[in-house]
Amino acid sequence: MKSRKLYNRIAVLRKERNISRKELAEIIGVNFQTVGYLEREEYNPSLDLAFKISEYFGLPIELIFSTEPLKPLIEEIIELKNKIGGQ
Amino acid sequence: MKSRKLYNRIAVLRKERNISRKELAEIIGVNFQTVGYLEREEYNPSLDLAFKISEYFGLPIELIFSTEPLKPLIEEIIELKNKIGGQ
DNA sequence: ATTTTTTGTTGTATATTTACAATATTTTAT
DNA sequence: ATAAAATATTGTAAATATACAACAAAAAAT
Repeated sequence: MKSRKLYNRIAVLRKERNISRKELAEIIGVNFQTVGYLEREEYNPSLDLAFKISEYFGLPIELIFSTEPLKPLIEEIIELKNKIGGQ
Repeated sequence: MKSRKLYNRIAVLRKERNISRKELAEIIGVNFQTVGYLEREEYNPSLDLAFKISEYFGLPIELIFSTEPLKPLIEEIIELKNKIGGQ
């Protein structure tokens, strides 16, 4: 099965926590270059690795990974604010 | 990275929809034997395949796949009923 | 009861993910 | 400005996921 390219927010989430790829890599138990590949979306993680990343960030997989290109978080926030504010 | 064994509810969910492995396989675009391997938990799906399965069932990945052995759905229901009923 | 469909099993081949190393480039700290 | 740390790039090797085939066993349908 030709795998679709998946998108992710690993780089941004990692930046927000102020940790390096090396540190994240150690936590989730992979080589630090593997984190690089994932952030550059050069390949998709295994489901197990996706779970580890999801566990570390404390976020559901769907919020980190997506089959659709991901909008910047700031835009998501604005959209949500508009939705709520409009009540 | 040695991948952890993951657990899933594909077989039960598929039974509930009354479709065969062959049919599910066609829908998600894999060989029907691959569905067999997944149901028997002989290997983990790729993240992309997990997304496809999640899309077909209309359920989040976390409800289908887990790093912990999964309880039968019926038990989950009982636990939820107890939680709510106890209010 | 027998045919058909579904599922399980085993084996081999290919594709994708991950590890690892070496070096270049960029960013950050001093 | 220079040193140190972080990231990018490239290539090779290993592990895991997927495809596919052939056949056995079990379940469902007739």
